[in-house]
Amino acid sequence: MADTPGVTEPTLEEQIAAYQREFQDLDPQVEKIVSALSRLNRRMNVAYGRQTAALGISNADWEVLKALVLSGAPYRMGPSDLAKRLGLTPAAMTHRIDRMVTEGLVTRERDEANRVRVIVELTTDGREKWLEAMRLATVFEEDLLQDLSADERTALGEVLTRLLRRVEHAQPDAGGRLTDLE
Amino acid sequence: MADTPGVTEPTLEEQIAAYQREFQDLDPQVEKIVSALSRLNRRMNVAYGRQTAALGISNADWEVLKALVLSGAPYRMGPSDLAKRLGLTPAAMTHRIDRMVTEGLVTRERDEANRVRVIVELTTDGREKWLEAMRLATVFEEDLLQDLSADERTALGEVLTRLLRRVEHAQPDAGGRLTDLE
DNA sequence: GCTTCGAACTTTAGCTTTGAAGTCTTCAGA
DNA sequence: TCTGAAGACTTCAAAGCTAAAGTTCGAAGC
Repeated sequence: MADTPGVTEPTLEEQIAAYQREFQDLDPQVEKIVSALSRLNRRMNVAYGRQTAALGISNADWEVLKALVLSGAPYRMGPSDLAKRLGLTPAAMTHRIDRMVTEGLVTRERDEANRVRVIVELTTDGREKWLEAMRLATVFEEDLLQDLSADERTALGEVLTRLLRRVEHAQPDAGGRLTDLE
Repeated sequence: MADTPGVTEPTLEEQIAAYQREFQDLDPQVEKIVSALSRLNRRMNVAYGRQTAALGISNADWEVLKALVLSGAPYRMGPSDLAKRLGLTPAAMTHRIDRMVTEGLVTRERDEANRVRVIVELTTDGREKWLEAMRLATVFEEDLLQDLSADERTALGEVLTRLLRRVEHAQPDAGGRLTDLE
């Protein structure tokens, strides 16, 4: 339904024209970058969602698998660490883990060394699902970037990380303006 | 909580190193672009959310206001058109409109010409909230891009729209590979 | 004119997430 | 040892979403 064929989304150009009509003080160059970033990200997430769904797991499951795998062997984390890593509340993490345990993607057990803690561990099946998802994702990503030369890819990566650093190392003040922290 | 100070998110470089450790067939250059895109978008959404919250409206409200304003005067749309435009189900739209009517951002009335239809119309207050949000957003966006020269901005906009066109005009096949439609 | 179909919206049930309250475990101090 | 406090997780209630069923209105066919 989010991708029903008949949906009439304006093109990027039409949207920017509408912005300029309704809001005079707009830099179309800036708006083009921001809108394209946002749309691109949305489309990519739809694509990832389709791929993980084909593997029988949800996008939510995929996020958890990713965090566990990237934590490195033996692929164990506590629920609160996972929650912080994914930007969820501990309560949501509890429910997600419930689901994933019944799906056989992870196991949950008490830490006998400190019985307040819980250990969530990736199962072999969970790890294989992640690898499978990664294979699909890399094919998609390579296709997405296929029209870009090696130089263009380098430049794009450099510019994006520069922007990222600017957002990560700065905090907007009350007016929304970014101010450097260091 | 999603932006608690003590959260230990790995840097982009650390994350890519972890990917390579766990998944050999990975092009770090591609991963860098994709990960940076995703992170950048997430950070920007957090920033927009903070700004709209400061105006007393939710991010969901903002999306609806945006769709109505961009539709042009007299700023009217039907619930199903709004739902399609935002990628929601009609049911979700019904509830959102309920909320926004009580907040005074829009009005809802039956179309007397065709009583099956409903007309959602932006109020003056709703339009002003959107303008205020746009002012904050443009300040943030200009600050975000301040380190980029005019040439760099042009190049970035061009590359992003090229990628966007590739995702929008192509559909992944069963294996996730993008194939051109025309 | 009556009936049936379809379109547009609303309602209902179920799921996921959040915020707040509750439970259990550990640790430090009396 | 006992008590209090803090930490880690779970439970509960409420909000927002989806899918599916229900309602209402309009239009086409008999």
